[in-house]
Amino acid sequence: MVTLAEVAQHAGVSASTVSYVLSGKRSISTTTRQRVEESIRKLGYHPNAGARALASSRSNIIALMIPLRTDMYVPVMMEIAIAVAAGARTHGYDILLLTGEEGPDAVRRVTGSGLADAMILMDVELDDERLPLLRDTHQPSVLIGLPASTEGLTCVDLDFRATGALCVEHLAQLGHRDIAVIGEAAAVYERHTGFAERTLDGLRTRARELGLRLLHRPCEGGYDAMAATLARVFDERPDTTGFVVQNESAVEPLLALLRQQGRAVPEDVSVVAVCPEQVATQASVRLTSVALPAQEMGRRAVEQLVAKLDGRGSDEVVLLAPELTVRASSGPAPVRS
Amino acid sequence: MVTLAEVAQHAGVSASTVSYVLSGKRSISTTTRQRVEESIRKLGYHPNAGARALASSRSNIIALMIPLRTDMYVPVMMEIAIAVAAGARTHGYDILLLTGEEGPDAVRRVTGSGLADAMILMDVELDDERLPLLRDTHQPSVLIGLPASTEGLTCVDLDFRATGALCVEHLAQLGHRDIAVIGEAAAVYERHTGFAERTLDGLRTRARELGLRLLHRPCEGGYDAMAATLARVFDERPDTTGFVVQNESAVEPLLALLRQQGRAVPEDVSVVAVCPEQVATQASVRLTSVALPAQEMGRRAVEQLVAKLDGRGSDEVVLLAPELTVRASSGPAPVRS
DNA sequence: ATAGGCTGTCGAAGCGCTTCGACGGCTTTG
DNA sequence: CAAAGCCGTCGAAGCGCTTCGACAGCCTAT
Repeated sequence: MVTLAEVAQHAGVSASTVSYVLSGKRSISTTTRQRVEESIRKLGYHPNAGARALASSRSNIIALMIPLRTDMYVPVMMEIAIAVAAGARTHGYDILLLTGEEGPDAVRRVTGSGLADAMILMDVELDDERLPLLRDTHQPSVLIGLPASTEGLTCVDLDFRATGALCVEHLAQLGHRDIAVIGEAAAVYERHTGFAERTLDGLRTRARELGLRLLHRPCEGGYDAMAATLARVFDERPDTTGFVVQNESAVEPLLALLRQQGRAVPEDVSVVAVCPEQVATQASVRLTSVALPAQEMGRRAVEQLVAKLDGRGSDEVVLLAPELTVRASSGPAPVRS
Repeated sequence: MVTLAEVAQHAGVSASTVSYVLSGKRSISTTTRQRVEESIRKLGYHPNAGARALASSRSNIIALMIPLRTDMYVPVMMEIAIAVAAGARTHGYDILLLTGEEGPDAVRRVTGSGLADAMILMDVELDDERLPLLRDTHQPSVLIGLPASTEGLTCVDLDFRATGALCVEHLAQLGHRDIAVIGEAAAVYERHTGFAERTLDGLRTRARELGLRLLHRPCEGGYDAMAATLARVFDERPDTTGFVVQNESAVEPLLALLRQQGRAVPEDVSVVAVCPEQVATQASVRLTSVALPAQEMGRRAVEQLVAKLDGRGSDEVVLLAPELTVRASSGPAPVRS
């Protein structure tokens, strides 16, 4: 293992000079710098991460806590995680992957040990038990998702309330009066995951304002669950012509079932989904949808965090504006017979 | 930040004693141990990761390199990653998340800086450019996936060759003679990803042995691509009655298209998939499938790696035996008219 | 009774880096 | 032309931990 001292010797300078070449914290003459850089390259030197962390009390690592649960759409999580990792690298940080399993203890461990300089938390619940810890320890952190109180916290999320409103508006404009919402699995609501509740709130509020009738049903996803849910929906509201689907694993089953029942999309029934672009474009009917900007969220989270670590930036809630893309699954409401 | 020295003082012992209590590397009297543990708890002490890494030259971190690409089924990757993270924690390791983006440089960086003690590589290509580095640096590592040469490497993977064979056997037993294979996206083959080629090899070899006709077609997934592929298949081989699908995002489109064409599953056509259990059980037809044991693979990879780090264990290729579960999508071949 | 071997504890030496203060040599300024 | 400043470099201290050798006290075997 090559050390700083060896590089210094090879370049004929002192260790501190090499360190300053590396960090740029003091000016170094061009000739010296070049000589040092040359030596670094020749010897294949890589600074030891542990020593660096010890001396500088900064690890250049960001901890990312991902949910362990799989009752939510996993690809989105993955996409965020990858965006976070890639974004972090561009700022010189690495990502430490923590699963939700350890819960609040992970926060304590990471904070206490100086393993990471900061954290990003995904899948935040409205009243998340990790939040008090973050507030108390003043651990720099960013949440992806919105808890009940954002006091003293930095959050990044899609504006799900606006998303809900947008979906309703779109269907209302097309003349739909009875709308069914196929929600996430019941467990997601019980856990008080913010995004699910906020979407629902947006949907309901806007529906009320526009005088639409809205029926919300949680759904586990998969064919059997969707079939049962759909039956209940048409049972309760036979005039339903608009669907808003939030659970990605219910999208395809819904389309198949509607087809099977002889209800054409979008002639008889319109479907609007909240899902990643890929799902919307690869479904059996190209879906009118509000995209989940996973990459954008990951990127923004890192940016906020890095700003914080650099002393810039502040506690702030970043809500990304939803964008609805009209595709083939929504159209004018059928004329009532 | 509480330090070892403070704990030592609080407990009335020397720093080294505290250290030995923590590591268990020397025997400590029960009374002393308890006193120290008490102090640790009272002061809320967490060992500093950097200092520990520096002094011991072990970081207790395992680097996990995940693919950046999204042309493969992401949930499987995620599941493996989570299993790796959880498994690592039970052995006292944390996971550093690296994206494939950096390529071989990431290996150099991590090895050189002592950031991680070992690596796990996912999505290994047959002739992966990271492999020479791993071999040369003697970086303890485990691959998830199988490269062309496993010389001096430890690998964990599903036995895809056996998987292919198993699918063919199942269909053969049911009397199918003409089998179409819906493969991964063409890019996956071009990249020479081992699992895709090995599955295909298993399929072909066994088909030849059993005297079946096999037609292989890559497929991007999604409805349009699948429709095109399916048309070509029936065009070339009108008597096709058995399908093996390896691309998860082609499964549902295939089922929908078959239905649409009036071909009943499993009465007219049988479908066998290679996919996660969840996909198989949630599809519109419960799928006969060979499961991708993501969790098992993640767990085994960590176990192999930890064994290596502990000086036990050796270079070894662990191939998990495939298991075919018969569900509703496969049945006896229709009688030829 | 004594040599030898355990057991439990301590002190000190680093691990490889960052960073602070110091300092020699130059350039600028009144 | 002296005082004042800046630039580039160095030496040394120290970050918090692990680990090695030392050693005091005690137990066992001769």
